[in-house]
Amino acid sequence: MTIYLPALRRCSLFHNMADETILKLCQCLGGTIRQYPRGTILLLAGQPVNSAGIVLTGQLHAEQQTLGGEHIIVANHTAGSLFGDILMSGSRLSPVTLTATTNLTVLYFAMETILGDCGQHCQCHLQLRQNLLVGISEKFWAQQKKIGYLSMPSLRRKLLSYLLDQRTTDSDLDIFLPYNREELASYLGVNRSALSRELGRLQKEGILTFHKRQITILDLSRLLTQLSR
Amino acid sequence: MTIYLPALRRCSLFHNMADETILKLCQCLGGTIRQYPRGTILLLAGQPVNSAGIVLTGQLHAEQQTLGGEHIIVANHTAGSLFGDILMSGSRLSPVTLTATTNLTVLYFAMETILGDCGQHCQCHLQLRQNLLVGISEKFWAQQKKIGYLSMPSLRRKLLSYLLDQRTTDSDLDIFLPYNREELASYLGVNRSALSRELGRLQKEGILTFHKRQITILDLSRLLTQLSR
DNA sequence: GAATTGACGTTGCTATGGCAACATTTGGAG
DNA sequence: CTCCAAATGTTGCCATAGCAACGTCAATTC
Repeated sequence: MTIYLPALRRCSLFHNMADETILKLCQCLGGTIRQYPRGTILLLAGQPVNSAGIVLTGQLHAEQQTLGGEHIIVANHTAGSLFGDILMSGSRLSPVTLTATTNLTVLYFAMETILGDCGQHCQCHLQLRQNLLVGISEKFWAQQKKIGYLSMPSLRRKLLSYLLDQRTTDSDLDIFLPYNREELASYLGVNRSALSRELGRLQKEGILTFHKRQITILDLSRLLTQLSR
Repeated sequence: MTIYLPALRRCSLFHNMADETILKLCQCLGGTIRQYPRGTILLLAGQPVNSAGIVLTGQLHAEQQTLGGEHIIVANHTAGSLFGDILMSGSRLSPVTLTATTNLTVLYFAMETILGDCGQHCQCHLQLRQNLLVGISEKFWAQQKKIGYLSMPSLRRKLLSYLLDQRTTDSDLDIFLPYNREELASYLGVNRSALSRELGRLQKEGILTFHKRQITILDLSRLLTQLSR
């Protein structure tokens, strides 16, 4: 288990915990490790879920099938990601299919052991549950932000409000996008070429400059004006 | 406390629990009741949160201020609603402002008492935490659905995919909307009159009929075609 | 170095849908 | 019943943005 510490340290569940605590908890929770070759389906949409998993090595994604038959990727999990925590809907049937996009190692915990008493009254168990809740809350508010962008009435506003949120601080003017154009367009629910066009316009107007994924805001006050009117 | 049982029974936290269990838990968790006149701000965005609340009587809403300065309503809570459960983001600062839209009675629980051991190893405490998680998950997937609608490329598809989800069963063809036109348009992120126009077109094409909030699907297969192409 | 591929920018065409302004309906209030 | 206000339907105008098609650039392969 010690080999996987780097991944475990990154997991939201173990946020702010000492290495020994993490290892002790893994034991206490009775986690089981599984490995899957690339392409394996870990869980099919519509199946019940009773455990959460932490990605130790590799990558997986959660995708949902729309009524139209397309697949939308709800989440992408890399080393340290917790998944399955919010798959327990009321009926306990998963809305998404989980697929390994690379060879994959996963550590599973039964949800009940996280939520239940371990009988030892350990402080760390409380912390664990708080971390669980904080982690889920963050997923929720990340989604809420996305809804904010999607609800904007124009492409320009979608883009600008997204860019503002991507700054690391309020005074930061440089942004490095985590997506390429295609992915960004898809995230914002707009057409790729229309997105490129809008970026070009913003540059021509002197509001920002960009090169590939690197974007620099030139005129923050004018940018903000665009959003409020 | 017994007066409030009807509201408590409806709360996701106490789903599938007997009345005595609910009352016992309320005591065990050390809940405190507060009352507020209409218009009171219960929590200002940016403030830390350490407790969750259940609406006993009245109504409140959570609203978020956008960068542009507008307010968007994130949630609306009526009797039995649990709120504050997902306000614990990483920094523990609330992204939303909570305001009483009517006179209001609320039962608060410290989050720690829900997550921590009560020292009695009661089975109901485990159930409580599971209910908490299920409740939050449901909020997440409700949001996910909204994202699905907003991501659709046309007003028609936004509307139709929403309508399909509103059916109570897969074979049900009658829908009673929970929103008026204005609210529905806002929810779907489109213009009200454009929404009305699209509804009119769908009716003219014989795909559905409607009268106010009552909508009836006439040609389900053709409706589905519209979504897939 | 030629060729291939993938990411990104550019542009003309056109449908979609936002907007505004007005018409119609409905459900109370008096 | 009459009047009023709120909700909803209707329509013309036009900007926005989707779409397709193509051009450019850089990296990689052979």
